Amino acid sequence: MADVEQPAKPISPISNLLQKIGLTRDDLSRHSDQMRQFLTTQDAKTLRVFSAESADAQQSIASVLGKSRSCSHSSSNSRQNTSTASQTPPPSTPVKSEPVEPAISLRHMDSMEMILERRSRKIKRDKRGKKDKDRNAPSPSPASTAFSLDAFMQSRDLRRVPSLDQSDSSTNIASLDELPLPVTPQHRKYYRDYDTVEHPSRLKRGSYTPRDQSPTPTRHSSCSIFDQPHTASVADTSNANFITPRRNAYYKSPLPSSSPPQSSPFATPSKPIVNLVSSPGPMGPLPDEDDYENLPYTLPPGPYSMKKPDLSYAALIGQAILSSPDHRLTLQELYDWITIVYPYYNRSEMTWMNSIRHVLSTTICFRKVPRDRSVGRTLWAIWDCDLECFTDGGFRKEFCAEIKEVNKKTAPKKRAAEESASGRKTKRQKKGAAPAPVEPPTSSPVQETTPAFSGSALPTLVPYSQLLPLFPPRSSAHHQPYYQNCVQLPADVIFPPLPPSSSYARTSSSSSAVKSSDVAQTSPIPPSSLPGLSPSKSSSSPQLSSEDHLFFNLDGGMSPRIESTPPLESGITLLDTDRRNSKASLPPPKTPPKKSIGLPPVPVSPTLDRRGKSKKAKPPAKGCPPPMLPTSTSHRPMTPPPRPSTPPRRGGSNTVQLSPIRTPLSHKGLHMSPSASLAHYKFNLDPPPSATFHPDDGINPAVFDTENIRTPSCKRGTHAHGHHHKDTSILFPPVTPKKLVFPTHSSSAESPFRTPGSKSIFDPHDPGAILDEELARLGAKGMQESPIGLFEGRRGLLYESPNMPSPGKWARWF
DNA sequence: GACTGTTTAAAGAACA
DNA sequence: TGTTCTTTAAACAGTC
Repeated sequence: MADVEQPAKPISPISNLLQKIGLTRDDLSRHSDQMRQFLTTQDAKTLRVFSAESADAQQSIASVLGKSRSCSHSSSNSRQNTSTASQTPPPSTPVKSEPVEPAISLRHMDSMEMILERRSRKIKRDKRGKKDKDRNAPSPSPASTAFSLDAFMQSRDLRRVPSLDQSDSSTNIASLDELPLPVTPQHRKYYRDYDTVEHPSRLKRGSYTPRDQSPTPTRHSSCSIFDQPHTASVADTSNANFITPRRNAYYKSPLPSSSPPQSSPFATPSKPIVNLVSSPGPMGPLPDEDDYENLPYTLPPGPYSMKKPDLSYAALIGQAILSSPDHRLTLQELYDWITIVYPYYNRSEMTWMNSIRHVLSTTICFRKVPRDRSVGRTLWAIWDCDLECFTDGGFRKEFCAEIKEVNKKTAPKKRAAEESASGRKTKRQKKGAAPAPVEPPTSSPVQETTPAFSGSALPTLVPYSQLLPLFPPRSSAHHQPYYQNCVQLPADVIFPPLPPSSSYARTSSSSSAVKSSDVAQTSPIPPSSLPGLSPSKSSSSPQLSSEDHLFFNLDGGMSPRIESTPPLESGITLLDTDRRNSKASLPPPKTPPKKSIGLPPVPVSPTLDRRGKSKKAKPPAKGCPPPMLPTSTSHRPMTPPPRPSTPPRRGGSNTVQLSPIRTPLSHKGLHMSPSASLAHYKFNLDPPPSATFHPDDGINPAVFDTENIRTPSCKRGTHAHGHHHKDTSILFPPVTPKKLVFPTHSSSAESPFRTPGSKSIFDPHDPGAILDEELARLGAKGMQESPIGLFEGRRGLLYESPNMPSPGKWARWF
């Protein structure tokens, strides 16, 4: 009979669950109500101690209600649920239409009992934690420890943990309870290594930014209740610190569990285990303010929302990188920054990291700055010329210098399209959100309210937290929440797009100016960047925006710590000029002036040396002037000189810059989409790279090739000269550059690779190189004909092959 | 073995 | 509906 009925009714998953659970709908509603109440009451408390408890509770609730909610499905979903859970008390209708998974049944969590138990456990845990804290140091700052990345992360995780745990909750939780302390010896793996390895300058991660957090988060936490969960969590973090269930997870387990864990807590028990192991540990010495400075990047103030940022990975990366004075960070640092600022991203998850890597390698704007291995991994940089791409804290490919050029060359038409496109993008993001964006004021620098970040800011960051309060967290289905955030503060508003001409020009000019001058040195502020931007934006955006959001200065610095933010008020005008001027002074406001001050352009930082120096080489990028690399930045001891600054673009419009650094694909493709080739074509329709290759461009194919070729490139890059070379090469007329190139390269002496005699290096390219040379010769003779023709031919090849036809060919050439 | 970096492929969302 | 872009997965190679 029952069977019959079931069929009749579509048996909703919920029903199933209920049946399994032995509950009726009524019960469910009742429970949900209770839960709600519970939560409600809790919220109040929660704010204080929201930490894990609330999270768990929420989750549990969520689990109960949503039960299956398909946690297993998408990690993101689960997360969101969790995060949102608090906010979104299950509607009276428990119903989750969602497909309940049978498996879920596992979760007997539903009963309030479970919840209560958890709660009690947590309470216990908290107590323990408190004790610990007491022991350590309650004070926030001291908490620094807490703040150490680890701690920070942990705390964050904790929040999340529950989600994971939930499933297994029982086990996990238990473990958690016990967690407390145990430390895992290894936890750090990751960080550690690189901590140690990396620059000394950068202190260890352990120390990580306690400050940041402390200041920001903590403060905010109190301040901003908004996000409660999130923020709270952050704040709590301090509290929670003690536990680091995840630590291990992050560091270690990431791989395996990564995705699953989140998504399905249940599913991967392994994770939980990890948690058990976890050890809070960390923490090395607490970082003091000094440490802050040491950090390679600045963190935006403010509570960080757990919500998924509305930003694309490229945008996130851009923010992170720009938050560093040098505008360059290592992958690890990127991860750190992202995980801190956008807690949504967990270290334990591999997916987003993979995506980050993917974006880095595929996106032109992200330039690779190779370093000595000994020194550390490569740095990922954003050159000044590409700052526009990150203006609003978002990411717009169109503004990528290379792309621009290409577009210009290719088709003015397209340009329009692009522009429109840009519009599109924005819309896209906003789309959901708010329409309103404001516009950009392009022109005038208005005031900048935004000041918030005064100075240096990056692109807008984290608006969320604050926003949240305003907006109900409810995220729509899955990720959308961020939209809201964004919406509210349209990036545009915050960072008004620079007027193409003006801003960009400014930037460049400024940058150049700056660069040369000292800007770079100045601390954080990277010269270039967006100073212009911010100002403008600010102008456009009323203070309001500023208030709410944190801004990043393109310069790279994040807004100055907390302080700055609020204070900035309108006063802050970020005019470029101002900034610059101020640069010296401005930034400082921030807190301790970092080393930036280091003005000495060449602060030789060992690190630098390490980095590139040795090899350095980097590359000069083609077009953009090396970004400013800032040179010295405080934290990172960058050595300006070494910076591989990119050779200034050839004249400007030149062709696409190829950054030696870039991956071949990216360069060629310019766009990096996986289907790069396709994408290129899409964009360009025509032959993508062609432009690059054209002699007209002045780019030497040879150079080009070399650049493409990674290895060689490095070397080249190494020498600053190399850059020059490029330039020169670039300058070179269409004629067969190659020859020129080689010589220019310099110096044989300098670049081993290049030495004519040795050309060995070329070998890789040999075939091509040889041909090139010959061609060059020919070209010399009748360059017009042959060279071009040849090039053409190449082009053809290139075009053909880029991806599609024969990669092989392509490869050959490069 | 872990992490990094590159590349490819595919799915989904947004936009014209 | 087609295009474009973003995101996610995965494989592979290189380095430590």
